[in-house]
Amino acid sequence: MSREFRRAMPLLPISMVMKLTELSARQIRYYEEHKLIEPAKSEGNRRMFSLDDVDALLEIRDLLNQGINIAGVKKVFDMRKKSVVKSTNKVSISDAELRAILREEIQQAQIMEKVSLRNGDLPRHKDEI
DNA sequence: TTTCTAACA
DNA sequence: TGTTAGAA
Repeated sequence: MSREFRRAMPLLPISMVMKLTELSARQIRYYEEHKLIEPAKSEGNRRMFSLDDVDALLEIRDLLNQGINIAGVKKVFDMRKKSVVKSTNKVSISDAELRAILREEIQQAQIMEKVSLRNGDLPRHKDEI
């Protein structure tokens, strides 16, 4: 049985995922509603999460903590997909695609910039830097 | 007991 | 997002 197969195998109940990710059940279900994850369902309509789901949730949590919204997280995830495709098809990816990816990266960078300017958790005085 | 959905704060 | 009611 392959390694990725095991990582994709639905094994954990939501209570475990809550502890592992420190996210509330409400949040976990909410992210599912927004298609950020798609846990399997088992007996009694109960959600069963795979290690891949946990990884995704951890990343979602971190991105959210950085001030990025659900839409932003989606873009990051979709972007990653394109990157995978890009590295898979060694030879090419159209200029249009490349520019689309670049544009999204820039957009994300702008979001990050707004966040760092807004958050007070960054050095406020030059001499503190 | 644990989790689910839906809805309200 | 948190919380809660009512059902599985």
